[in-house]
Amino acid sequence: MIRTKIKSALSASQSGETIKVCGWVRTRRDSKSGFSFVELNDGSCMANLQVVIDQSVPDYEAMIKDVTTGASVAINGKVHESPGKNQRIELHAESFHVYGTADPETYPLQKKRHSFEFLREIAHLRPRTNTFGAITRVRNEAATSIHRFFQSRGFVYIQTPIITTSDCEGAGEMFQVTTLDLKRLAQVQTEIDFSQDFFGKPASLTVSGQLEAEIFATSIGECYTFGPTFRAENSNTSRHLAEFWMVEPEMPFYDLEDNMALAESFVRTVVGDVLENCSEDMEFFNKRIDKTTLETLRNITDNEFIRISYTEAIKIIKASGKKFDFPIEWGSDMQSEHERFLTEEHFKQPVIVYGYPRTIKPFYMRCNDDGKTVCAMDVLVPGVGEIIGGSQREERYDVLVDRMKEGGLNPDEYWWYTDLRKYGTVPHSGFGLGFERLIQLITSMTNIRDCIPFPRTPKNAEF
RNA sequence: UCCUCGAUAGCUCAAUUGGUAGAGCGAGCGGCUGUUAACCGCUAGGUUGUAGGUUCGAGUCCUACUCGAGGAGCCA
Repeated sequence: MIRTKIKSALSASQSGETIKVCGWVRTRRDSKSGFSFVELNDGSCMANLQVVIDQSVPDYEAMIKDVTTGASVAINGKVHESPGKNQRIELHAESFHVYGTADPETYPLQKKRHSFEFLREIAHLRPRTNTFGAITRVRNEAATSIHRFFQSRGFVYIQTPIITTSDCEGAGEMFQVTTLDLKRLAQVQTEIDFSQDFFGKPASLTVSGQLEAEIFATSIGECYTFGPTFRAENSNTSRHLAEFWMVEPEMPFYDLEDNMALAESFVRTVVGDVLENCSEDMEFFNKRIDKTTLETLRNITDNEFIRISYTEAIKIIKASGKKFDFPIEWGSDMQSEHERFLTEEHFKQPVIVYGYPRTIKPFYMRCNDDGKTVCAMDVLVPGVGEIIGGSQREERYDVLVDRMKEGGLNPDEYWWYTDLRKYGTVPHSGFGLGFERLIQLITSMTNIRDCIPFPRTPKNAEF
């Protein structure tokens, strides 16, 4: 018999139907009058299927003791309307089979609440919990929604390299990639000769696919990357990972205005898709994780984002009269506390800040005519802070090269990047979105380590 | 990397001024029950993160280290 997923059983199966379901036992409640209730989950949805196994079912006495929390089972039975209050239907078993037992003495997941810190230590089992099942399904929906968003607008999905030899954009410390025998080199203590290394020169894991995406934006048109990126920063916060997934669209003939419009539409569309297609999981987050989750997200889908210039933002912060740990002046970068003030207290909704001072932004951002600011923009959201950083790119060859030198970079090492300005340059723009931060925003999970299946952070790469 | 806090039973936490460890949940067993965070009773389960030090005596005080959490910086 073909297996019916619990999601479709709960939504579509009718009384009298005979079906087969498979999954993992969440709990079992015995009745000494001769039957057991089993809550079965197969990951297809949040809800469990209640299965009733009567003592008349073959091998009941011998096998029911193995049907414990965590055990995997297959059950054939008939669908009945449930007399109980918490479910529409239930399954009355006619036969059942235990694939694998789960010793209750040692199985780490108990039918009680666990701390997220503890669950991180058992990342191989945490997807079997309600919370992480929901996060996984939401993450999947967000990922497919991102592809839909761009594909429906004619964007081309580009796969940029993960290993790179360009020390690009100084976006952070990079992880070195090498096949050299470090153990032996450490013993002989000689100067390292990278010409002997796999690529003939130092190589690293990418910190961004942006520069490569620009190549395709200036040839094939609107495009985007969606892949893993790596930062070897010793960051120990609830918003940083050493390995995270980034979405980076890049568009020719877009100015900063077009860029901001796309970014806003992008966030609102993906959030809207998750609300619509993961309603059961989202109800869970709203009930169990943060009671303002749905309100915050609907605020995002239903209202236009606030757009203010950096200069205006500084004025608002200074005029607020609020005490901050760090004073702010025009020209200094905004601290977390300032960004949070804007999006969480002052406007209470997403804010796009644009036109930052050139001195605090990287070389590839287009200089404005005032000579002081660049065409940069950040999207700030309540709870998470900066979720998107983007800019109109500097398309003028001379200005770009000057900016590189200003930042202490050698233009020769970026010859292919500057070539894009030398041959058929066009105005273009793009932005980067941290995928896990988007998941943080959507699920209200406070720690980003719970928004990716296997988090990599300083001193932790288990699993 | 910096600041603050923490590490005690499988999990979540207690333990006065230093006097050799308790509860709830979970688990096992028994009872009860169309149950659903089930309920009632009994039982088992601990070199108190690691390594030193002070003391007659350390979960408790001191030092170092490891790991974790919150915040900051860096950023996405």
